[in-house]
Amino acid sequence: MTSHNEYVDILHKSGFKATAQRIEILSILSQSQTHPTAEEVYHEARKKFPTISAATVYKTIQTLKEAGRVQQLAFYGGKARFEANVEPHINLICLTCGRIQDLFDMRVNEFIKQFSGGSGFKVESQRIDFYGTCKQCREQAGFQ
Amino acid sequence: MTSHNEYVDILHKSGFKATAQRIEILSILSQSQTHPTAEEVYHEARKKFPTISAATVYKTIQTLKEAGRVQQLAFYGGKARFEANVEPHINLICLTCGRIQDLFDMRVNEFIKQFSGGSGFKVESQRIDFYGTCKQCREQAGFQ
DNA sequence: CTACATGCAAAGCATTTGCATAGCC
DNA sequence: GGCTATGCAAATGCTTTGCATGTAG
Repeated sequence: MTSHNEYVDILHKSGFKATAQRIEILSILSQSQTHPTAEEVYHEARKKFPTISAATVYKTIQTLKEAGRVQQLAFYGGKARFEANVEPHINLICLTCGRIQDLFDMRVNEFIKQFSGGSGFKVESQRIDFYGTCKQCREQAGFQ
Repeated sequence: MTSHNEYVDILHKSGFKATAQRIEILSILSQSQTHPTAEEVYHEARKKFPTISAATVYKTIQTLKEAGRVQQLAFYGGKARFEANVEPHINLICLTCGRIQDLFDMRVNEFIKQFSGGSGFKVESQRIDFYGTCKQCREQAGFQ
């Protein structure tokens, strides 16, 4: 259950003040499935806080990143994208429609475990992106 | 064998003119193990072509990316990094010393194959980053 | 009450673009 | 020789920073 109080706890445990703006940004990132850009978070947050500034969004995301609560994904195109899902997963990036979907699968954990330590490299976090064509786009194109 | 003529061929086959600057940039990216930034490529290229501009480096890298000859990796920190290794592999990124090493392993290909098609998503290219601590840094820290 | 967060504006940088000149094919 | 590439400078756009004001703890 994701609730207001849970966001407050997360912020406090990470040593930050639980301001209304931070709670809103954390909430947006936690509930989003679309790996939003900072600009998208900013526009969403403005619905509740019309005076919030982009600087606050950037500073808050920076804070959440340092606390390990948000992952930053830099893609082609310059804009950084963010997600609050820090569990191992695959980002499926459709080159046709641009959508990014998370894929959770036990085999991802096993795959990572295989390489952790074996080569002398200790894995602490990871990022796996698959670029290709999603199901919907393939169906629309007649599986060409 | 990577040679001058091979770089010329690559450029011609991709439909581009084989200028001395492009050959140099392709050579730098092909021989580098360090996933250089555009700025690093620029400084390296200036050794041979003191008048080369950053714009030419960016335009050439863009060209090589479109031809599938160079992969762009956007990391934390804003600067994009580039590599000419387009075969499936894992980027081992050491959070202590900042070095990025390529890890080639058959299990990577098998891992990708598992997910291609199964979920309806057709994988065309991929990027796998492992963040952690490399062997050297762990040894220096006494395996803490 | 005090230290930290917000929000505004301005600055910082990586990257892109426009255009005249130069060079490959 | 024609068409594409180079290189300079200026522009663009994302992100960061400085600072005065506001607010959580």
